[in-house]
Amino acid sequence: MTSSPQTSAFAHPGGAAYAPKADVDVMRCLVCDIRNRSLCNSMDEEGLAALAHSSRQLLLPPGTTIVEEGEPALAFFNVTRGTVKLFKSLPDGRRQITGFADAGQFLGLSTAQTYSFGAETVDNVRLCRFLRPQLETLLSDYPTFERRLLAAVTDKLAEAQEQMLLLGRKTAREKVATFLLDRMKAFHQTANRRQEAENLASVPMTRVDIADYLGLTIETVSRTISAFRRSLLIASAENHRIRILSVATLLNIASGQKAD
Amino acid sequence: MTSSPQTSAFAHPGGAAYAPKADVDVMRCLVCDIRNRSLCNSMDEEGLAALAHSSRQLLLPPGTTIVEEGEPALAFFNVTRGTVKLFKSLPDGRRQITGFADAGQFLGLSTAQTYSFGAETVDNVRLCRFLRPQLETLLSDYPTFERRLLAAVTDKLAEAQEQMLLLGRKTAREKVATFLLDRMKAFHQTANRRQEAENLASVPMTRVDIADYLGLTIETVSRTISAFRRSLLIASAENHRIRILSVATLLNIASGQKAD
DNA sequence: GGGCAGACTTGATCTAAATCAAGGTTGCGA
DNA sequence: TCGCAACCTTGATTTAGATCAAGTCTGCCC
Repeated sequence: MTSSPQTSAFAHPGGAAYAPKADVDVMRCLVCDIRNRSLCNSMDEEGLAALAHSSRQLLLPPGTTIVEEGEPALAFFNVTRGTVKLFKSLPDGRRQITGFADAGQFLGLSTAQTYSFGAETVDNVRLCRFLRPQLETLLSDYPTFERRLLAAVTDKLAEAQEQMLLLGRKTAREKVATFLLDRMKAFHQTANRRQEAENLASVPMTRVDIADYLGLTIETVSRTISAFRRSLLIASAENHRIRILSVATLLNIASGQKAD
Repeated sequence: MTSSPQTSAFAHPGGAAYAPKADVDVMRCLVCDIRNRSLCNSMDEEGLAALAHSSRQLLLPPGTTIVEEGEPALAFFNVTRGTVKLFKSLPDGRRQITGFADAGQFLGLSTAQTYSFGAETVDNVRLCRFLRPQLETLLSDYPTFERRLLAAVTDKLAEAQEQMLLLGRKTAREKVATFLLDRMKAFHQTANRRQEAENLASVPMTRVDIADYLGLTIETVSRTISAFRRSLLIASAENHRIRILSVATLLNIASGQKAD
């Protein structure tokens, strides 16, 4: 159910995971390759310098804890590469993954003193960390940034509602079809060259993670994916990817149509 | 599954549901009895006048459609009395209620052109309606209001994550226990006299609504509530209320402890 | 105050997905 | 290149909750 032998994002404040030189760092946001797919696209040049100044860049290996359920909510993060999983747990270990944050997505927003969720890297992740006071200064100094964040949180809420529909009312088959299409969309938005992403879904997470995301067991996820493969709706591809052979059929299944 | 023979919140723009006199309306927000439990507590006197000017008050009977899935997102609402249900549906009619908005809660925020969810009154509801351009003006003119809205949406997102944990990983028993405790908390926050709300949960919605909220069937909800009643964990009370006889036990059940 | 519609409860049976139980695959480190 | 650990797949069986099927309760309109 869990697997983090790694360090936390806070473990070594001066450690090697951090970008080493502050002066190089002033340019970081200006030259960031995924800037325009993130919150940061609300910033002008001056704002980008302020962003770079307010944040530190972290490079984290798979299985690293970024945020721990119940710990003080000290920071806000922007994912710039890789995939992060967000989750909540019950005392006996049952876990629900509430979302995956791919490059361009933020995480760690909280109005409470402590985080109500955990976050852990799925693969190799690069992210920008903003400490809370610094984030608050940014919000006050750059109204367009605050407005953009409001829009981003509103979008996350709509996504969460969609996921509630999935968890509460969809069948295993419908859940897995929805997941694969969502991962295709995520890869499409994240991939540098659009061409190569065509009909490919990026699935860097394990079956355990997928099951905990969809409210299923790993066996049911595995069986359902196998069934889709047998029906030639999908095929395996390299690098933890899945090729969607029939988007239309999968869309029908995902939206609850009988069709298959 | 559905039940709205009533008018929509947009049906009669000049109709009787609206507060009749504009000059009385200038004071509306200033004298609002639940102001301090809502977004509006971020406003000074001048701001409250602007709020009153930017919004219209609506009084709606049970079963009225406030927002329709897929319709243009023209307005934002603040509930000031009663309970509203928010939901998403699948083409075949399966429905997931994503939340109940009680007095003091907002609804209708959307970055898309259309609403991705529906909203309908559960009982007699009073709400303030802000058209989109007016809301945007308010956000720009009153930074504290915008900051407060950001905090409110962030809280809604945390709530949604909690509900995903419930939908994906809790048993029927745990779901119903969680629901009853949440309704007790909601009533406690909404009730005028705190005393009378002690250990009472307000449950104005039908079994169908509860089932669609918890990802269960009405039969399972009914059986589970009956079982709690038989175990003397709860008892019926007047006015669609339920008295919680053992908060501690229900808390244990809700959080996944074996205890009962 | 009788009847009826909508909401709720309870019981019997069924089934989708969970659980239990073996293997099979893959990739990495010695 | 061998061995092992983590991950994944497939099959058999069980079960929590769904579905099917009657009732019962409540309040409201005539």
